Amino acid sequence: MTTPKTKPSIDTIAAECLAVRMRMLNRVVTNIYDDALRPLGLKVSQMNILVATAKMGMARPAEVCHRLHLDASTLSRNVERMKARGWLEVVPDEDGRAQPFRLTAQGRKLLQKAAPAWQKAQRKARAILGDEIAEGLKDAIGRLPSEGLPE
Amino acid sequence: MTTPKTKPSIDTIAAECLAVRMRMLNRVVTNIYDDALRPLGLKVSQMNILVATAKMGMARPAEVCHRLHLDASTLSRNVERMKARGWLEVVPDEDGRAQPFRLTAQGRKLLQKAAPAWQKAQRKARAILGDEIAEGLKDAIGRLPSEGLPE
DNA sequence: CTTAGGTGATTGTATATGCATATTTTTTCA
DNA sequence: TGAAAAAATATGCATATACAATCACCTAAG
Repeated sequence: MTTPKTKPSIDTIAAECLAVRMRMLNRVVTNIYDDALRPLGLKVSQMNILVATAKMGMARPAEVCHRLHLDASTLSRNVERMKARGWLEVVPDEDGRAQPFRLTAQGRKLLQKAAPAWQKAQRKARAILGDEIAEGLKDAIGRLPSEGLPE
Repeated sequence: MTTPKTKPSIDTIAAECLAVRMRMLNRVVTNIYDDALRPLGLKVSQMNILVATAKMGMARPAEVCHRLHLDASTLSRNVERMKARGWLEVVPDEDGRAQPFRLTAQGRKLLQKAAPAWQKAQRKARAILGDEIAEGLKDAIGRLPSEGLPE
């Protein structure tokens, strides 16, 4: 029923496209968090990396990318900006290729200061998404194919 | 229960942040569609605009922005690229400020050619998101606050 | 009519994102 | 050991996104 033999019409695409829905809600939700975090000079994309880093202690870029389903080049640039702001610092590693990083004291302080703003945004987002979707998204993330496997 | 008086801990943020979930799934889903559409030289962001334009016939930028919850400056730049590729064309309007646009014949043909690739991506996305979330996202979009209202 | 606002869209600037490619370092294996 | 393959990051390039400021045009107040 969702996979008819006939080529989908433009009307069908308009009515059912999941990318339209995801991307639209992503814009709305991202803007809610960005608005709340703006007084702190922080964007939600950056906060996400700070949180992941805090959880990991010592973060290897490749592992962060894997966890967040983020391209390595994207993370590289984001970390670059966050190092420049003094929120992250690289720590030396035996493997000369690695560039593991961790929170600075300043980065950790920023994250703690951002918690109330995050909570306000989280409430607004939950009001829009509802509890069911909020949980459903978590389940969907659990179903995500592991990185690096073909097709 | 979702709004305790105490400041949320980093662990709480990491475990519950809806922006993390939305943004992660948005990256995954966007990549699925972009991969499917790549042979056509089309990105899903652009296809979304083509579809909306096709549905509207004559599209006024402000109305497209309203429907897609997209910033006017974002749309302006996207339309610019799509005009350059010959997929959209501006039509004259009495009001000298307006810049309404519509599909070109080429744009419509591209959209039709893209339908099978869209369908493949749509199946993959639905396999990850599941039917419940797919419908839930539509409901959430229905709950979105109308543009321009404060708070 | 003339100007003060308002409306619709674009431009300047910054970040986020991903693909393709390059760079550096480590591993493997012949 | 010495070169090829693999791994971890970084760079070049293009697009997407949004806020702030601007530009162009219309409209209403006088």
